[in-house]
Order: sequence, then C-alpha cells, then structure tokens
Amino acid sequence: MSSPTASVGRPRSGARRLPTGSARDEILDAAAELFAERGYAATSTRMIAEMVGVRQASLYYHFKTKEQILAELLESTVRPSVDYASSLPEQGLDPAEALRALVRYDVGVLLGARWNAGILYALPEIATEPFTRFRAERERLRLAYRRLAGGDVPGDLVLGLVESVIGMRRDLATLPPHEELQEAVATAALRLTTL
Amino acid sequence: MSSPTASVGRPRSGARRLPTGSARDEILDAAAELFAERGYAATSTRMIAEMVGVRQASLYYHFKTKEQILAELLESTVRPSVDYASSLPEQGLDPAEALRALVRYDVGVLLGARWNAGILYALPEIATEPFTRFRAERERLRLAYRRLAGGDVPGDLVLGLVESVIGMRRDLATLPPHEELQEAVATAALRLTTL
DNA sequence: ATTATCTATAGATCTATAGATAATGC
DNA sequence: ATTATCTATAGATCTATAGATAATGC
Repeated sequence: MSSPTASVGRPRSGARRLPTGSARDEILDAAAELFAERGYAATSTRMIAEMVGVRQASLYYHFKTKEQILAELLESTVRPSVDYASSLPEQGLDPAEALRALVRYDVGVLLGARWNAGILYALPEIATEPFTRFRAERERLRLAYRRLAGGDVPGDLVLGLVESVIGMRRDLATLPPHEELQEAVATAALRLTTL
Repeated sequence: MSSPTASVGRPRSGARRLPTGSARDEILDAAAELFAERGYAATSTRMIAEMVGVRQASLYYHFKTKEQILAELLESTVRPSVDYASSLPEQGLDPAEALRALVRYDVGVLLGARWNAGILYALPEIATEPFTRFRAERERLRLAYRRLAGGDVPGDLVLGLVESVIGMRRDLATLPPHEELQEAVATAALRLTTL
C-alpha cells in the first residue's frame, strides 16, 4: 500500500503543498494557481517549485518541460466535461434536457475548480504541438454542443456562453451563487437552440 | 505637412512594415500579429522589432516597456466599441434595437480587425497595473451591455456571447460570412434579454 | 537643433541537464 | 536497488539603458 505522500526518495527542502496529493498533483495545483492568476509567461518554474516546497530542478523529475505542465493541466480541466458529454447519449434524455444537463455540468466544473484554470483555454500558445491532445478534447466538447444545439453556429455560441463564466469569475468582484448561474446559463443556452 | 513616413531621423536597418503608418502604428501592428498568433510571453521585443524592420532597442524610443505595447494595443482594440456604445443613447433607438446595433458593431470590429487581438482580453496578466485603463474601458462596455440587456447576468452573458467570436476566429478553419455571424449573435443576444 | 534610429551591453533572468545524495524497499 | 529529491551550472535568452550617429528642419 503506497500512501500518496510516500516518503521514499530524498526529503524535500520545504513543506508539502497538498499533504494528501502526489508530487505531480501538487505541481499541477501550484501551476494552476500561478498560471491562472499571474499568467503562463509571467510564471517561472522557480515560482512553481517554491509553492510546492521543492527546488526548481526537481520539477523535471515529474514533467519533461514547462509546456507539459500546462498541457496536463488543460487536459485535466476539460476532461470531466468531455466525459460527461460522452456519457449523455446513454442516458436517454431528449436533446433539450441533455443540453441543459451538459451546460449545468460544464458551468459547475468551471465555477467549482479550485483555480480558474479555464482562462488558459484562450492562450494563443495552445495552437502549438504540445497542446494537440488538449485541442482535440476541447473539439469533442464543441461537437457535443453543436449536436445538442442543433447546428454549428448555435453550438459554438452555446460553448461561448458556457465559457463566459470563466471571464465572469475573473472580472467580477462577486459572482452570483453557482446554482443560480448554472441555471441562468442553461436557460440562456436553450433559447439559442432553435436559432 | 509631415508625411506619416517622414524620414527625419537616422534611417532604419530594414524595410518598413506599413509604408503608410507611423512607427508607433507599425510596432502595434506587428505586436498584434505576434501576440495574437504566438502569445505574449512567447513573443520577444526582438521579434517585434524584426517585423518592423528596426533594431530591438529602437522600440524603446516609442514605448516605455513591452507591457505598454500590449496595453496600447488592448485599449485601441476596445475603444471603437466603447465609443459606439456611448453614442447609442443619442440615437434614440429602443433598447432592443440599440442592443442589436451594439452587438452587430462589436462583432464586426472583432471579426474585421487585421489580427485577432481580442484573444488577449483573456490574459491573466491584464489584472496588473499597466492595464488599468484597458480594464476600465472594457468595464464601460460591460455596463452598456448590462443596461441594454436589462440585468447584470443577461448583460454579462451577452458580452460572453459577443466575445465568443474571438474563439471561433481562432479555432475554426472556416468562419461563416461576417454578416451572417453578426446577425446570428445579435439574434441570440436579443433572446437573452428578457431572461 | 531635433528626431529617430543605431551599436553595444549590463544585468537579470530562465529552462533544462548532469551528477550527487538521502530516503525507503527488498 | 529504487526513488525522489538536491546542488551546481551551462547556455540561451531577454528587457531596457547609455551613448553614438545619420537623417531632416531651421
């Protein structure tokens, strides 16, 4: 039985960030906070390491490059919604109910995440190679919205509507309660379907 | 009569980028292309200078810092829509027509810009000081949408809807014709007003 | 004299690699 | 023996400043 905080290996210089998580998870969590709040470029690997309580070079035992940290972060951020979307057909809902369910779920994920990492979806750098898998996952989500909204443009607008909560979370001093916002976005999305 | 390409001053090492523009405009245009297509962090002042046809240090005659280049770029990108929004009350349209007009205009600006610079609105780094004026301008636009949409959440959702065209422009291989997309977003926006 | 560039460079990073070391596991 | 760290550092930037210079304007 390996505890997640197994203390095999040389001890760290600092205290752990997430006493319950693996080193990988701690790095991803620290990177999420810094990337989302200060920006990818403005965050050095040294800062990430400091938050995790290790030396800068130790990150490279877990990740090949700084870009790989961002890539894994982005993938883990979309994955829940993509998985949920692909589970919908099995649930036998009518399209309107399925769309409502997906929007509520997706908005819930974006609002509930520990850090507002969804903001990184918009980075121009994700057009490059290390982010190919992330882009493919997000395209699957786009296709789900297009199918449920009954058209390409309506689907893309619904995706935009859903992801607008990322901007609200960044820009607004106080957000409405999550449930209220989930409901508002779901209702709005349904109004765009028979566009 | 000073021509925009006045050749006072020491000659450049390379050819001009925009034979009709001022050096400032050339720098902003090159920065817009690079920031929007490769990312702010991934773009060095040297790359910008190369595209403009000057040496890296020459940028600093026109801009105090790299951040100031981004700040001016962002301000010039929102300003047309903010100005248009503030001109609306004088036009005596009813709220629905005013909202339709603003959405069409704003989407037109985002789609018609030479580079997809709106993508930079989402950067986490704009939360810092050099971007205070840009943020204030964008807040004025948000307030216009809130007023015309008849509520904070509807207004914020309409802003998200409008700005979703930035993501489409980046992610879709082929976009619908501008007029069609302007129309679709305007229609969608109106459906969110009596939310 | 003024303007807009140039050359040269200081100083501060920053990412990633190499090799050593301090734990546990067998 | 294996694992996860550490120390040290190479090498490659990158931003911004200082001071020189090549034009035009007066």
